[in-house]
Amino acid sequence: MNDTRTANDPRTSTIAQVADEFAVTHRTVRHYEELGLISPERRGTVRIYHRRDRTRLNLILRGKRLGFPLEEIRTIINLYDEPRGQASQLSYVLDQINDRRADLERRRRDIQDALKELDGFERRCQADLLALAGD
Amino acid sequence: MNDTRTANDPRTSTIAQVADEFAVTHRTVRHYEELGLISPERRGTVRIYHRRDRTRLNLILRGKRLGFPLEEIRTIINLYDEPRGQASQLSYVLDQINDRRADLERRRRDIQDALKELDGFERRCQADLLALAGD
DNA sequence: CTTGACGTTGACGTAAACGTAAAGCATTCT
DNA sequence: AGAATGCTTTACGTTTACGTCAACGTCAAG
Repeated sequence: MNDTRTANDPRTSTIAQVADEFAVTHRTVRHYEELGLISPERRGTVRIYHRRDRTRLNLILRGKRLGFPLEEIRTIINLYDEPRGQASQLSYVLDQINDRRADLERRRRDIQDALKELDGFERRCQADLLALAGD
Repeated sequence: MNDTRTANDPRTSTIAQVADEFAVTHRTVRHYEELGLISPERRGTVRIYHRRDRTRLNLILRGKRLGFPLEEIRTIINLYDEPRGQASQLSYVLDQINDRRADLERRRRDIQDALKELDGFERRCQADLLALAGD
């Protein structure tokens, strides 16, 4: 048959499939693995990607869209997964969360500012356009 | 005297002064000039930075915080400065503005999502912390 | 006048994030 | 069986965004 998808479970897939699904190259996916951002199952020598890996890929790509370096992204997504049984670990994690939030909120302000400027600029341009048409 | 600031106008400054003011290195400032993002006045061989250059530096650094590549930042801030006398140029600029806005708004959504996840995660962590304290 | 303190131009180095072959297995189609 | 297809590793190349000398010019102070 023509279906290269892994037989057992439609939710598992090879590297080519996830790469295609997330619109990146397989080299990119492997690069993330080299950096420890994902660790797909190995069936023999072949990589098998599960829902968990997709979740992580989504986080990674969103982090990238937001301009975070991959190393930082790794610490963030690992934060979500690490065991945190002890109070010391939990308060460390809570500190990290606050750092992250502060970072994100600064970005949000930057974006608001940029959008505001863009709006003002657009209005001026449209005014100019109307002035030209009014001749 | 000890004041290295350019004598005539307190609003003009040398490369070391702007670098210090924006908390970057002079090499960074020069790099932006090499890429055509700023073009300070030349008094002889020496660079003199004006308010206009500071405005641009602010835009550049904000763009960087938002994760835009410098080349893209250049086209954006040049957009603000280019002459746009003709209707064709104006509608091109308006198109660009819409592209920029779409980009920024996708980032804003990404940030909202990330903040939401962060909130949920924080609540779970705090619940875990309370559970530990309750023993 | 020479010694700093800054300024300038090359020019090479580097870290991050992949791109791009090259070459070897392992199925799978014919 | 033999060829094609897809996955794997190894390894060097590339782009972006500067860092880091090196070597020189210049101007005010000692």
